[in-house]
Amino acid sequence: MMSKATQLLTPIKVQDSMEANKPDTATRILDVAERLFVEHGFEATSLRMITQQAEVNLAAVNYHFGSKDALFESVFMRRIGPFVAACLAELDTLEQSGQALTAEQLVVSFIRPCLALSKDPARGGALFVRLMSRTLVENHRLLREALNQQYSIFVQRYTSAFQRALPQFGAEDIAWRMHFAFSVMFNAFAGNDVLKIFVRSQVVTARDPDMIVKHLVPFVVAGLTAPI
Amino acid sequence: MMSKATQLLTPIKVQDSMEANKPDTATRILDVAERLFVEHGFEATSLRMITQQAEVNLAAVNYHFGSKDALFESVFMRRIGPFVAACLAELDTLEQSGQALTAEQLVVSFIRPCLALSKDPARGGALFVRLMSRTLVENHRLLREALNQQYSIFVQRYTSAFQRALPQFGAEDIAWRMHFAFSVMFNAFAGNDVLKIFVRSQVVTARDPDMIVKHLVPFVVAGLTAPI
DNA sequence: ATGACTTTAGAACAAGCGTTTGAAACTTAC
DNA sequence: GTAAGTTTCAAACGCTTGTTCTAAAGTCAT
Repeated sequence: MMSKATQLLTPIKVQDSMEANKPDTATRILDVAERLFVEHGFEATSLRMITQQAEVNLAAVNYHFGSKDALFESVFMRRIGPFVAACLAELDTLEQSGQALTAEQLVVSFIRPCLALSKDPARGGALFVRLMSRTLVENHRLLREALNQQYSIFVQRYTSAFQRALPQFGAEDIAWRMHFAFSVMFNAFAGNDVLKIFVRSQVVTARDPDMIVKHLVPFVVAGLTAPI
Repeated sequence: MMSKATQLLTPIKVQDSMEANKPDTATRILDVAERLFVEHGFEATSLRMITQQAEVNLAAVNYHFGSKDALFESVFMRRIGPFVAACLAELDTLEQSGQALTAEQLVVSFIRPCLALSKDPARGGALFVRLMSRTLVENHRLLREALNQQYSIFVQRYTSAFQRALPQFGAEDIAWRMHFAFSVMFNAFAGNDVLKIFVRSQVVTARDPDMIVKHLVPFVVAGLTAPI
């Protein structure tokens, strides 16, 4: 048994044979778990649902990942790293130009990776954004600590970038506006519309990612740059 | 046994005696369940957790509400009615003045009931907004249908009000902007900050409702009124 | 005080949960 | 081909879940 420890260190395991067109067991579990966790949440998703749909044995989850909690962590970590890296790469490119950045450029640097994610089924499509929004609300303690340690750089980079882009605002105002901005951006891509609780929203059901961006950018930029 | 049906028709049961300062069994269950559903989510909250903390017998939930699902519905319905009514009352007052409404007035008409809720522990405090945001993400099918039937008027009223306040935009643009606006307002009051996944956010942890409003209104109004 | 009704109580139920086990099947290297 | 290592499998484990049952206790008008 080599998996429980090493799997976490090499989470992005490529499909190493073409003899069957199915991905290997661990990947199949990750894919199904990702979808079911998004659909029903962590607690409401049983290992039996996952293993059945993934067509693997029930014990395979504990063999490959150690526990249901560890499986969730693996599901999440498989996506978060590349996503954060993509955002930071956008920031790098912008800052290398040497020119002063606008709020709109910063907004787009976050939205572009979201958009790429939404359009690429191989990277989980829109699932990961929805998984993040569920995770945010479900408040997995263990996951939070891991993310705090690994990815706080994400917020730091954006914070200082926004402080330079909006020098007229103090640090506290910037924090509030980023809070609002990322909140609306994330929920837009996750498809979380409060109004859809009350009526069948035509906005959210027809979810062309490009349409989201088209309407989202002006809204967020205006909110960020509005005089106090 | 009179409760399963009639309880739903008279959900706001006042404490009818002062001989003990405890509310009656059904109310005590509702209060504890509301808090635990918000804290841990529906699936992760067991009836035993609820009944233990409410200091009632385990069977009391099924006796008074029929099932765990029905309990959730009761918890939600106890709050949603008064909240929607408060928003619509604000709209009524505004529209009775006869003058043309601004986007800011409409935003405030929604925020004011949120604020009142947040400040009144007797009405569940900030719990209900957080419950809504969890419900939104957890997607209770039964609840959705009930809300669709009863409270679609809420969205209709706000939609037509915004169309009059922002006549320069088409219906589709209005829908998108309302989607974004209510999304950010709700998540602000629910304390859902994406960034807090990555770092301990000072914005969200210090949650003075008045501070939320002070920063929220300019952001949302600017987003709503921004040229396309 | 009696009888009808409502509410509480403890115990039990079947079903589902995450996890573990130990043996079988498969893969890989020599 | 054999041995070592890896992965799959069916079965079972102990435990918790929502729900139900029946009897006891409490309430209240007559």
